[in-house]
Amino acid sequence: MKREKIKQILDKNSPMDSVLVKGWVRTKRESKEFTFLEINDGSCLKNIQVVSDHTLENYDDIIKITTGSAVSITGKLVVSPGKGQSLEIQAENVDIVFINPENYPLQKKRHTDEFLRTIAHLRPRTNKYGAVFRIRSELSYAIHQFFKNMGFFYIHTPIITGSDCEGAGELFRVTTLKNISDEKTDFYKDFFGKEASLTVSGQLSAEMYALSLGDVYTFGPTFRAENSNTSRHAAEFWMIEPEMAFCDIEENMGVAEKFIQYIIQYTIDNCKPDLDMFCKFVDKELMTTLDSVISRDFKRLTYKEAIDILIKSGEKFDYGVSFGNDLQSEHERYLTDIYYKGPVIVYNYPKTIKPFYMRLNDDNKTVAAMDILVPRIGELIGGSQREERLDVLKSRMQESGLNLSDYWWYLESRTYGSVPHSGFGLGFERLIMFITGITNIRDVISFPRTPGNIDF
RNA sequence: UCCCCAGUAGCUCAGUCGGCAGAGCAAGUGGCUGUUAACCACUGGGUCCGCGGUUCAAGUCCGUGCUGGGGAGCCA
Repeated sequence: MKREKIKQILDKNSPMDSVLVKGWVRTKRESKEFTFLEINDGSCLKNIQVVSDHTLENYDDIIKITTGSAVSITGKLVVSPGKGQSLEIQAENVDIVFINPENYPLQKKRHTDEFLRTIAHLRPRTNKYGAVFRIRSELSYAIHQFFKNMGFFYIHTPIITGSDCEGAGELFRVTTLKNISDEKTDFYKDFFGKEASLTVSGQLSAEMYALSLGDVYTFGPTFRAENSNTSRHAAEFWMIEPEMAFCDIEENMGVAEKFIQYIIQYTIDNCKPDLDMFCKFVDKELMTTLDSVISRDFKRLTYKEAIDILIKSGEKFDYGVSFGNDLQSEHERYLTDIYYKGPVIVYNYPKTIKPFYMRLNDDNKTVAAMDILVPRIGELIGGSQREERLDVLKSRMQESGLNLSDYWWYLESRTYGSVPHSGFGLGFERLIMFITGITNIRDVISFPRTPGNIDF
């Protein structure tokens, strides 16, 4: 007999003469005459109830089944006479695949996220984490679908890179050398013949492909060796980076906005049961927040306008507000959570606080940068129109103290066939946090890597 | 890296003024019931995070380290 996934059985919602289900026991309720098992196979949030009568030949073994044990069940799928479920399986055969010992850490009760983080290898067996990682998978698919529909091409950019300092943070060094001193290492002896590290962004590579295939995107792991200890930062995370030729900052903001709205709509349409769980148990305001994102245009304002709003707000901020300083977390939160109560796009930042590749505006003071800020999370997207003018780019790099010869290939893209182009980076985990209401990035990635934490 | 808070049974936590180590849940045993985080009774279960100090006496006070959480910075 062919095994059925519980999701398929519940989706069909009609009795069957015989079914085969395999999964893990979430809970058991026993009596003298029969025993109820709730089976979960990971295919969906819901369990299926299995009723085993005491007449089954191995009933003595069935009553010894523990939480988390694995079973293979055949029986009739019937309309349930009890309340709480429409269908249940009347077991004809309960094959015990694995009996869990009684010290199984996951109990039939709520555990804290902090405790579950210490057993990251077992936490996907819980309702909440099962739901997170099913949604994470669906979102990945939705992202490819969005770009495919828009005519983008999916580019795989290198994980190991020799481009130092892309302006995005500290790098993890990649080496095969046994002994490395901090300063004067002979990198010419190393595997690549020069210093190498894990990528902090695929952007520079993606730009090269945008300038040939038109519209492209990357979706892959990214590494930052920052000693960040916050609920929003991980040393290894996944980033989505679209890059578009013949595209200015306005169109860039438009794509980013459409992207976020598409993904949220997709989640609502395709992940309802899992999403409902987050609305009910994680964030009661979640649906309201998500609705506010898909039902109206994102508020767009320049950095200057944002500063003016903050100054006029009369709020007492810990950090002063003035043109030329970057927006602090408390400022972003004021704009998204209090002033606009929704996503905000801030653009045209002072050039002094943004990296070299962002296009210099005519005022010579600001660059065509844009950040999308969302409630609770803060910065979800950072992007810009790229500097396509060779001379301006060179002088910006010099101002930043970069060695131009290291970027010879990047500069050649502005020597040959250079056109206006734009792109942005979106933190996948932050997107999942935003959509699920989960407040710690460590809980939306399978095995989180943070400073001092590389277990699992 | 900086600031704040916490660490007591498998889990969540209480522990008063420094004076015998506690509860709920989980687990084990028995009972009961078409049960729904089932229910009822009984039983077992402790390096009070580590190290050092003060004291007749430290889970409790002091110092220090480690781990976790919240916030900040860096950013996505």
